[in-house]
Amino acid sequence: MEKNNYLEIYHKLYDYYGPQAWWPASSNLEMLLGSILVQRTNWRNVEKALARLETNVHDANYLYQIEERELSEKIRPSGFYRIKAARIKAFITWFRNYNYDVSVVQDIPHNKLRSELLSIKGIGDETADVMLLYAFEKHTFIADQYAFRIFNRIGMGVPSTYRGLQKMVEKGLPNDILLYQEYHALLVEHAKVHCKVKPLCNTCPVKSICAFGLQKQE
DNA sequence: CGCCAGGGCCATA
DNA sequence: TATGGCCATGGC
Repeated sequence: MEKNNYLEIYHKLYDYYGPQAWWPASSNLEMLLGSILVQRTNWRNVEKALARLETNVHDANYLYQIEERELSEKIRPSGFYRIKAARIKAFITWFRNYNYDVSVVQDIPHNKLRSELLSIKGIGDETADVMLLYAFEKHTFIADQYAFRIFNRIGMGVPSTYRGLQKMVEKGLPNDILLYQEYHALLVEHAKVHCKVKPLCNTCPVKSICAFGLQKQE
């Protein structure tokens, strides 16, 4: 297993699943909204919530003006809807400082921007990194629960904390933002298709690098 | 019916 | 640092 490294795993996943072309959204604002709505929630429910907002998913001023209570009703299908409405409000209030202009936010240095995002109530490590990676074009590895699950099953020495795993993986990757974007998307896809809580190792396409999968082969 | 889904906050030890 | 309760809808 020493031969395993995070770049090699990336290529294994890419070779099988192909380019994912994430994030699924038709505007930066829709992407940013989605990153909050998807917290601990199936993407299918997020789509329902986004659909109920109609074209207003692209309208930051609408989100700033709407009553939080009304917003919560619109995003109800995504679950945790009262909390998420508050989080969207908090984010929009912050975004307003930059005139809702993604290109302006992109000019903020990575570390400073990450700190600003984390200071918003309801935006933690993962949501901040998703925003950084898919809207603000910063190189960052998203060490979500899927990454922990997949790497653990592969049999790698996985750090116990989010930041620990993030730094570990980033050490092995080239400075290529498209690769970072694809990697997260590929891990999600792999988790959904084969590396679920109840694993489907008998049909797993990357079982050649997965110790858990090999063990489960009868 | 129970399990699961692309977290984060808060209180607690 | 790390664990537990809480937030909630919807598909299977």
